[in-house]
Amino acid sequence: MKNADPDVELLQAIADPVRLAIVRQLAADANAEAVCACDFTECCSVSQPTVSHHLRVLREAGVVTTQRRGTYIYYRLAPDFSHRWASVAASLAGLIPLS
Amino acid sequence: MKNADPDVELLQAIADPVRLAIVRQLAADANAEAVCACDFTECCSVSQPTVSHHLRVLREAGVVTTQRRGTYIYYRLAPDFSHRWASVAASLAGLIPLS
DNA sequence: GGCATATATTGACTTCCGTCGATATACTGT
DNA sequence: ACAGTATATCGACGGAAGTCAATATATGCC
Repeated sequence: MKNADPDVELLQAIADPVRLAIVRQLAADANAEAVCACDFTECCSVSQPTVSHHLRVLREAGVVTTQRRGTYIYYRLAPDFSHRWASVAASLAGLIPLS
Repeated sequence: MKNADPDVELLQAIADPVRLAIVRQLAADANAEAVCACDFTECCSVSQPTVSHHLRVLREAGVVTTQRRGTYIYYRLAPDFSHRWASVAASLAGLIPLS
């Protein structure tokens, strides 16, 4: 069975301990400023290349977007992530978006 | 990073094309009768042992429950799956349960 | 230009995961 | 007891994915 389902790709992007921790941190600070990539290294106990790898997976899955500010690169949840996630989530249980 | 997070286990259980198709079929027929295991073999184009393997993963993750009726074994979504799923889903986006 | 820092990429290694064929187990009916 | 059907388990294989060390790229500052 091939993997052309975009919902599966979205789920696979989040179904990882490190990546879920990253997305959670971004969801928690959603209204605050974007999060610097260097902050994820300490949150999860993995090396810097590994964090970069997971951020790349999330970026290519359309979960996060990047913004460069000088040497630092800031990450935030993609604008349409909430909609996509709510759509997938609601299809498996009775859920409606909040506000 | 180890994998003790129950949310990650739940996401990993669903983040597969075959297993998501199974859960979707169960979610669609949630109010109807439970689904026989033999029906999943044709839904996804995989062999019978593969279907059995994925059903085992879903069962051990607490996503589905089984009920034997003679030779056939019927599957349905676990009673607390909706709650667990809604909890995980809402933690990443503003979602509230429907009804 | 040259140095320092932040992030990305490469390459290699290991482990995990999905898949199938073959076989085992469970249940029904005759 | 035996045959037939449904489901599960076993063993093996191939490919995908996570991790790190080393290195490369990019930006800012002196």
